[in-house]
Amino acid sequence: MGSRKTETEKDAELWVVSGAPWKSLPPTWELLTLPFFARDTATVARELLGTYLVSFLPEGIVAGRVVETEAYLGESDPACHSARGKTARNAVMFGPAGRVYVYQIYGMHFCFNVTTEGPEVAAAVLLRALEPVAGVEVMQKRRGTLLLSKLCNGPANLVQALGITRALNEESVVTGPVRFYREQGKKAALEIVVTPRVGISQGKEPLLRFYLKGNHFVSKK
DNA sequence: GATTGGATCGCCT
DNA sequence: GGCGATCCAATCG
Repeated sequence: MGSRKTETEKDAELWVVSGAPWKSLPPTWELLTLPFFARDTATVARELLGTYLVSFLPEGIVAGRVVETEAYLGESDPACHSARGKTARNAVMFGPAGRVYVYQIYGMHFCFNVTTEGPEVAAAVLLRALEPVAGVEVMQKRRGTLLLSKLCNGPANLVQALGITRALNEESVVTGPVRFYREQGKKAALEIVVTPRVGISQGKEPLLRFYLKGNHFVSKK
């Protein structure tokens, strides 16, 4: 009777962890540097899966494992913000790889991208979902929910969980307060699902969304 | 100068 | 599954 649990309650029970922000990173984590980002955009999007996105802000180290990304290929890609030329908003994509591109969407949300390739290709990878790893308490406070599955399940949600703001636009992901890391020597092949991008509808959509198969934290199945 | 609609989210039915 | 919130870049005039 009254003991029957909702899906939300079961989810909360499933993912109880202790989540103080970290003071330092595991010694096995190595920073992703410019050569990683200065490559083919779809490759970068795919290879970012399984890495860790880390924010170093006053609240402490907060991190999530990348489980879902999308590639935006540049001026030849109608869905990419750079498709109709350089503007104040998209200017960072026309620069070097490894820079933060943050833009506001629907008047109230922000999305986080990292630029790829070189100045000759105005492309970027959108981060769509993370699996919470470090600083879960901070994420919960920023997001206003305790449910792990709702902390970083969507581009605007992960931005909020990591404390990313518009002020980070154009920052370097190598030297700035938001960076990517990977575990040294970890070469296990990840099972990756490839689909059309979310929220894009121009007809023949290329398969440029990547996520980890079966992962609980992706934004959409 | 005005209008339009978006790489979203969460609440409602 | 539908829809409103809420800003501003992009486009049109």
